[in-house]
Amino acid sequence: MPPAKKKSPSSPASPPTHHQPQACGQDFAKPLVTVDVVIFTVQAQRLQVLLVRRPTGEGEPCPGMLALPGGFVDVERDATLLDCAVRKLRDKTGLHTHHLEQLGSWGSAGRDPRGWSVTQVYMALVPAPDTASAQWLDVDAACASPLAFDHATLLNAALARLRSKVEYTSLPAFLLPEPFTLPQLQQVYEVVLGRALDKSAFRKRMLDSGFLAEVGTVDGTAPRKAMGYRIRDRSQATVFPRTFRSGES
Amino acid sequence: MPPAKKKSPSSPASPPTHHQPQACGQDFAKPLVTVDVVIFTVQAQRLQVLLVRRPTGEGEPCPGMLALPGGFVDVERDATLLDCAVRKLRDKTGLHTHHLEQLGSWGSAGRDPRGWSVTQVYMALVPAPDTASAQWLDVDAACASPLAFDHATLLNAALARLRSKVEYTSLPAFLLPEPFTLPQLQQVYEVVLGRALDKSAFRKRMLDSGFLAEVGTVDGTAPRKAMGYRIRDRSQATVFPRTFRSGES
DNA sequence: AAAATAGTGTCTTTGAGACAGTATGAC
DNA sequence: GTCATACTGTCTCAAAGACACTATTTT
Repeated sequence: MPPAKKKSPSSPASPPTHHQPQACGQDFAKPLVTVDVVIFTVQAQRLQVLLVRRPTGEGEPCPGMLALPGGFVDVERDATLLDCAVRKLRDKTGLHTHHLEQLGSWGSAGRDPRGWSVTQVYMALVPAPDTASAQWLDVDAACASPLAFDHATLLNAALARLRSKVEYTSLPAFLLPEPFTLPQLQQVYEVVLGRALDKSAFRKRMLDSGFLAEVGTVDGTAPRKAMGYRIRDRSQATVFPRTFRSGES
Repeated sequence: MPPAKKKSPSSPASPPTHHQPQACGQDFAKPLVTVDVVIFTVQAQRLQVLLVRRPTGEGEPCPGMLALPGGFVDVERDATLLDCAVRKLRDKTGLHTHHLEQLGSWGSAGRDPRGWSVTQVYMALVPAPDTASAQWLDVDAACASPLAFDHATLLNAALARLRSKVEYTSLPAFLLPEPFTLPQLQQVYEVVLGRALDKSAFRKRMLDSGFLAEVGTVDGTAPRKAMGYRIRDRSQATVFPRTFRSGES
């Protein structure tokens, strides 16, 4: 390593040799580690995101502002990052995990006034809750509001990821309670994408890819009965061979 | 720490009110935060990855084992996680960043014997270095070797991401020094994918997508001269409308 | 029967795969 | 010239888009 610059912690480096098991276990400063979850649902034909209000106690950063649900990793309780995300999701929604994927991490010296911090961001898709809670905001409204920390950046990243994946995966199915009909599923796709899709092409794609299982004619969001479907394998989304609107030309 | 369970540090929570600016700035234990970089190149028709040997000092975890280059985030030097990854890349290869993307983060109580740790993994693609360094290993060899910590998992994740993206993006172009010819580019695709591609379809895809700029006939890995190309926009990879071998059937 | 939506069929277009064929330059 | 490789063309195929059509259920 270069002479001038000191031997700062390199490679998963050793704490300086005179290691003393102290509070933090390392001699140099550690960043704060948090997990934030971007929880999406579709309700009333709108893509919505769950936000919470920051506490207003003294010393609290961004008091009273809207923020993504999340918080510090608890090294006592959380065995893994994913466990931590599942816990946050459960605490905030009471829902079980329909789809939870890691988005990425954001870390810098300035994003939290309390110090160098890094947050691991997860994206969750859940069906619309029965009780319309005031915590859900239309994504447009959420993006237009001032959010705590760099949560606007995180939300935008999640939105970009969701919209991108909706073009070529079965992800939106996780936004619906089962069983659902193909017209309902198409509507969810259209809400997320913000544009209309061709019915025939949509049905062909969904049925040919075989990720749906028939579950008997059900329901009626319409004058006519329709076939109900459930997701054959909830553990992962299906990837389609092409994106929608391949050549926008 | 909280009594029985609840109300542990919630949302980017406040440190308990009696906050005293101490070594760690928080009253509860913080995880270790590291950055690891999976650096790929193609050399001698092989996909290779850069690995380093863990130091053998006393108290060092996994002494002498092969590991991904990386290390602790230095809150004094690194303004952001990306800066930290760029620094690791520069220190290990001396190369500038041809392509550097975040893969994800892995965090758990057990992955590092020194305590709860979370690593942010980046994937870098660089052209083959002039001097064949001993640090480069064929990925097959690397996957077959025992690696430090959970680095085998991280390497496999990076490989999966790379192979997946190669199916539908221009990523492999970042593995070549400019200018390169289409046959050379095709060879890189084939090395990463591990299968042959049709020449005609390959050329159509590359040229139609328009991410290459002609730079004059050059070179000769072959008896005949070929057109040289450079990447028009190095800031991002181009996404193709379909994957290779769409229906493997 | 009318209305409204579920679901199907048929034609076109895009872009990939297969594969044969032509062009160019070293020897 | 021959040889090896760069490059092009033509046919087929898979899946998406456009859009008209039939089917089913409530009123």
